Order: sequence, then structure tokens, then C-alpha cells
Amino acid sequence: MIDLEAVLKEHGLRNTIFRKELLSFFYDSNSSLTAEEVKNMVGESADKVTIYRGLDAFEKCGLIHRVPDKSNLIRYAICHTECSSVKHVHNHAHFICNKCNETFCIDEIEIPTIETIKGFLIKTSKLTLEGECPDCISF
Amino acid sequence: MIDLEAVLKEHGLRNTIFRKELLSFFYDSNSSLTAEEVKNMVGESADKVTIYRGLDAFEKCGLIHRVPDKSNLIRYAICHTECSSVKHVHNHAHFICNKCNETFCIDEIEIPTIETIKGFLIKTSKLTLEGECPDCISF
DNA sequence: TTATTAACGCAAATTGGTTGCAAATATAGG
DNA sequence: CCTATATTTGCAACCAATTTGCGTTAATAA
Repeated sequence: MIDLEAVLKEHGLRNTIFRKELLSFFYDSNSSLTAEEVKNMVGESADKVTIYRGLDAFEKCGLIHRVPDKSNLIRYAICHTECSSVKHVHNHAHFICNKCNETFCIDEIEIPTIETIKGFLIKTSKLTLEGECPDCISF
Repeated sequence: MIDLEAVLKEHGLRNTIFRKELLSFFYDSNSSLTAEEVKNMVGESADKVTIYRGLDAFEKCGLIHRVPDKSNLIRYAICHTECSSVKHVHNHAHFICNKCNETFCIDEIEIPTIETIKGFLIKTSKLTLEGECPDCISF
């Protein structure tokens, strides 16, 4: 079990009921969450603005990171690497399920290093796979 | 020179002044366009709804395809391969410039084929590079 | 030349997200 | 334990991007 209060404290955040709950959602999720999905999980117990600001705060302090989303929503997943408010370090691929539209972080594969392209200066490369996730593949 | 009227006809679209102009914008662009960018190009001569519907129509019939966008806008580029209303076939990488925020289609490089990931069924993979484009790199 | 259907334009609605501000509350310092 | 301070919250209002409804116009086929 993860000590949610300690994690919040370490990242300079206050230990409120909602923030603890929000953090637990990310630890419990095997994929990622949008503000709307969080809203559905908390019901009426938190305003949408509180959710958006919670997500912003978590991202800024390096607890969660943005992942690609099928419908151009802002979607977040927990940071497994040691990210901080100073820098996010992510070097993993993402997988989008075409059935449930969820986005998964994939640590198992290498992001291919791309040679140069004439005229362009390449700084980063992102790999996004699509198909069917374990939960949807069976049907 | 491309016969815009013929292209529209071949794709089952009507030959209106606006649609011809819209199509020419895509042929003339070396990168990609959002609805807002099109709006700036046409000025008051076309309603924004007309633009959105034109883009939808072009995408549906295989003339343009969606490309990733820095700010989660809906952004399109011309289809070079033979796409149709039945199927879009794209197998190229995209490059997003962190200075001008434009998105370019990159035909020069191979999209790496990704092996399997346990539990996932991979159907497509998308590679998005970021950095500086030829127009911005000089500064 | 006329009927049919696609395309257009305006207004209004919707979706996803943000801002301002005042009230509530967590934590540090005494 | 008590108070000061900064963070977090909730409400209302706002905003940008995109979509929908609907009546009108215009392109094409017969």
C-alpha cells in the first residue's frame, strides 16, 4: 500500500480528502484518466473546477503526466519514473484502445531513435500504438 | 497544376467556389491546416460552419487526413496516398514544430514495426517527432 | 428546365476547460 | 493549543473550439 499522505507531502501538496482520493485513483488505474472520468468516480463530492485544479497541481509537481487521447481530451497517467516540478522524464510508448478508447503507458518497448530528416531538428519522438487492449481483446 | 474541379468531382463533391479554394489551400500548404487557419485565409468570404463542414467532407471522402496538433486542435493535411471514403491509408510520421506549432507529414522515414506487447493487439503505430522545422530552425 | 440533393449561412447549443473571487481548511510557527 | 499564512475549494461566469438545426441557395443529373 502506498502512503498517499506522504506522497502528497513530498510533492509539496496539502493533504486533503479530495487530493488523497484523486491520487489513489491514479495509483489504482492501470491506464489513465480524464477529468470527466474522475468526475464520474467522485460523483457530487467534488466540483469540476476542483478536479481540473487537482489535475493541474499533480501535473505541475510531477505526480502525473499527460498522455495522448483518442478524442483530444486532456488525459493523465501516473508517473512511474521520478518526475518533479522541475522536470518530467518520460520515455515510454503509449497504447490507445480503439474499443474502450483508454490510453495505456507501455514500458516494455524501446522508443525508436529517429535519424535526421533533412531540414528538421529533431528533439523528441513519441510512439503511439493503437489496437485492442487486454480488457477488450477477448470480445 | 492540379485540376481542382476534377479532384472534387472524382471524390463525389460539388464544385463550389469555396470548396475549390479550400482544396487549393491544402495543395499549396507544405504542412497542415486547422479550421482557424483556414478562416484567416478566407476572411469573411466563408462562414466558420462552412469551413468545418468542408473539412469534414474532405476528410470523409479521403482528400485530407487528421494529423496530430500541439494544442489539441483538429488539424488536417492533404492525403498523398490514394485514400477514399472507404479507407484512409497513411503510414508516415509526423513532425510538430515547437516554435511555430505547425505539423508536417514526413514521408522520408519508416515507421518502425512494433513487435507484440503482452496482452495487447497492435493494429497501427504512429510516430510523432518534435523539434524545430526548416522555417524556424534558422533563428 | 426542373427536380433532387449537396452546400451554405445564420443562430443557437454543446463540450471541454479556465478565471475571478470569496469562503473554508491544512499546516507551520509561536 | 492558537493563530497566521498559504493552499484548496466551490460557485458563477466565462471562453474557445466545434457541432447541430433549419431554412435558403445553388450545383448537377435527368
